[in-house]
Amino acid sequence: MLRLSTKGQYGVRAMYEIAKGYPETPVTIKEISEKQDVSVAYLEQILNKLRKAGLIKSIKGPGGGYLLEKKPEEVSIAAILNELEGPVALTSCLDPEEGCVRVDSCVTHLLWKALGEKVEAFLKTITLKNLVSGDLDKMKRK
Amino acid sequence: MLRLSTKGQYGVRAMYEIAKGYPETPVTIKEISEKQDVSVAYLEQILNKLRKAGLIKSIKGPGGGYLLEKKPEEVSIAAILNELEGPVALTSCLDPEEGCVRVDSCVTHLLWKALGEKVEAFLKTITLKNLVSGDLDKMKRK
DNA sequence: ATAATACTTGACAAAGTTAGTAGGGTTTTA
DNA sequence: TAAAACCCTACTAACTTTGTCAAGTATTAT
Repeated sequence: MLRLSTKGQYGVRAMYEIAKGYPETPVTIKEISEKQDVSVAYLEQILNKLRKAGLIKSIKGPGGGYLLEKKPEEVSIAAILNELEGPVALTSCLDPEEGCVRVDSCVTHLLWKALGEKVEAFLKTITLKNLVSGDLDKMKRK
Repeated sequence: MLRLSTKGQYGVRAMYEIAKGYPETPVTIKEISEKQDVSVAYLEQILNKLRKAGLIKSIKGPGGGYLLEKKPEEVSIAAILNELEGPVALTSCLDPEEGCVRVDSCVTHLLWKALGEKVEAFLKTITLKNLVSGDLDKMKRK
């Protein structure tokens, strides 16, 4: 249950590669494609979304590529996934765009809401810096 | 992102109805169907799985219905969802049945694993008793 | 200038999953 | 013995995911 889409997974891995080039070395789509084994065409879609969201910027022409728009420690996994998969909404009634019909009659409403918030909170504490520096103790402690 | 299937949602709500009949009042599929607004045929599939998993038992014939097999405080949400949706496996490489090809080369492996474990741990702390008694503080504290 | 590099965009399709319906059982008990 | 209630399998329509493809536009090294 609760499978993450490949778009989200690839997106995080792509951001990891771009973060390795921080602060000044542009990383090309081709490099990301080879290192993370994802097709160039698919990555284009993913990076496009992340660029529009202001997480990365791109430099065109020879020698160009992608760069982080912020510091690695300021880019959380939550931010990346939010752009690629939308907000955590375990049920459709928690989706901001849909809304709940049963609302308070629904005993489980609070449960799913609480779980979603926990997930989001956790993902906010993990940043690209943690990933790049291999600082993974955080995940065990929290 | 991270949408729960309706099977999982309905399953929890059905178990909630059955839990209300604990310890001795059988709850029929029809009652659950009406109270939770889910078709009888769909509920049959769901309850069948839960019965085979030993979470509930059924009594046939007139006056029959479903009963909890254990005490409400011994049935966690995690147990219900595990039967209906399989284990929490945010990525296919964490799925027990598939396995990971990249394993240690995958920087994000640990991340998804940690998140999955957090989700599972949380869902294990919430039981049907919490749901029935409206004891939801737990969700805020933890 | 211009060719090479690299990003940008939108349409589309194959594959898989989900969410349910349908229709036929069997078992139990009043 | 009939009604109530559970049991089981198959199927399918809709949706989502996971990509591919083709045709751009922008930039810069030479």
